[in-house]
Amino acid sequence: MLPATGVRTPRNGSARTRLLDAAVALIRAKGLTATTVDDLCAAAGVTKGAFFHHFDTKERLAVAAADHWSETTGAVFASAEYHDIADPLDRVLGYIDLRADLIRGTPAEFSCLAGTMTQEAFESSPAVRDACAASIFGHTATLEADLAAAIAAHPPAVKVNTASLARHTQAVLQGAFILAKAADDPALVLDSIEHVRRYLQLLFSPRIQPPVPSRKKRP
Amino acid sequence: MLPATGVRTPRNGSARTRLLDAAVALIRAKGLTATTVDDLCAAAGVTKGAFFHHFDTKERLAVAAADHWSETTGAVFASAEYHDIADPLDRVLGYIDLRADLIRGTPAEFSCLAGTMTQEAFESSPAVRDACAASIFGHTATLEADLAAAIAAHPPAVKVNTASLARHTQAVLQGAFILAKAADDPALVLDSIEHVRRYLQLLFSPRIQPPVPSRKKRP
DNA sequence: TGCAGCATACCAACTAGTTGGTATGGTTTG
DNA sequence: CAAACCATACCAACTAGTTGGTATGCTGCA
Repeated sequence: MLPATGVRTPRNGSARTRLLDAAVALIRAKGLTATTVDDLCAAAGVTKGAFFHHFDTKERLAVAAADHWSETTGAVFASAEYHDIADPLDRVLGYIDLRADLIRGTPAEFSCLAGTMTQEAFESSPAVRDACAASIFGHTATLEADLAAAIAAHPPAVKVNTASLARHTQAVLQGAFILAKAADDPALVLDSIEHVRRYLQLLFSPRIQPPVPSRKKRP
Repeated sequence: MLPATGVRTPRNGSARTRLLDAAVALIRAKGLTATTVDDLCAAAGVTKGAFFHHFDTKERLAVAAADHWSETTGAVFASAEYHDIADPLDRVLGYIDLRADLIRGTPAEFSCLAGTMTQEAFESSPAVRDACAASIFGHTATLEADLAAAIAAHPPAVKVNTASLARHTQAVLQGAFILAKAADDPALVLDSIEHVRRYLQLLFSPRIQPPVPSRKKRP
């Protein structure tokens, strides 16, 4: 926990924050187990003493990194423009298009920390797994309101569960990240995003709408 | 390849095969880096001497495990009954239903070795990543013939790429595995399988779409 | 006799975590 | 007010245990 008073570190950018940022970058690239405490300290420019001052164990850092990830990514989506779109289905599609826009650089740069850590932690570390689950399902929850409104505004022919549909969009992204990593080709993510976008369109209406103009096909 | 003659089997199968089976089980549960050579030897009931007799390095074992995984899972799908279905779209849906049938037990038991290893290997070990890619995309290739035939037999309203669609089905599965691991709930995989099944139906059978209440506009 | 198929014993490097200590700035007390 | 006290933030060096990998020897065949 950070101190409640205005007391901050003498250095610019606290060691804690730098360690968390380093953790996000390294774990996304190498995985949790392969990322050593020494790696993290070197990347953050701190010593092991500082590391264990802020985090009792490496596992605690991983949990904190997942929470850090939830906060930083949550802020990105919370302030995104797609929320301003009038039609709820268009808002959902706007979210999908935003996800496509965010696919830039290498897989280590656009993939999901929580998804990556889940694979390694789900049997070995319940605390890390729960933090990853909170990150993933906390994000799906932010989609449910728009999806429910879309269902109300454009009733699908088949009954669909809002939460299940929200989770499916995340499953598609997580899986697409894996395929992109395997093929070393970010374009595979865009392919799957296009498929899930089409699914939503087919589900909610028989007409096929083109993507919003601002979206670029290839980076 | 296994030796053709003179195989002495102290227990079930040779040391090499037992190591590969142990690798599949342990890596799916804990990940590649967290699975130590000692872990593998203990699970397979062999010593380190046997391990390094069969595999020069741990990385070589990982590659061999990915190949082993491709062979064993490939055999399951190659001999599956859905190939006998007459209509190509029904064959594809039969494959989807088979994937749902295979979701039994814990995530470590039904998830994909290649998908799990890809996350850890894509930046640290090109050899392992390539073996994982061969496993994943080798499997998608087995779907393409049926998908192409389905496209021919039931032309979709929109143009879809066969390979891209095949990859998307795998992305959905890989991502659903992650969500199932995070929530510790195999049912989430079935949810996403249902969504991708519905996507295929909507994509290939736009005509059987029930009438939509208002603003019906067909392209 | 040779050799594949193992086992035992071992090691150098690395791992997470510990120890004792320093610098700094706020709070309490004489 | 200032000296004593104390909590936070950080550092360098260390350690106990683990890691992937090696060196060497045994054993049952062909």
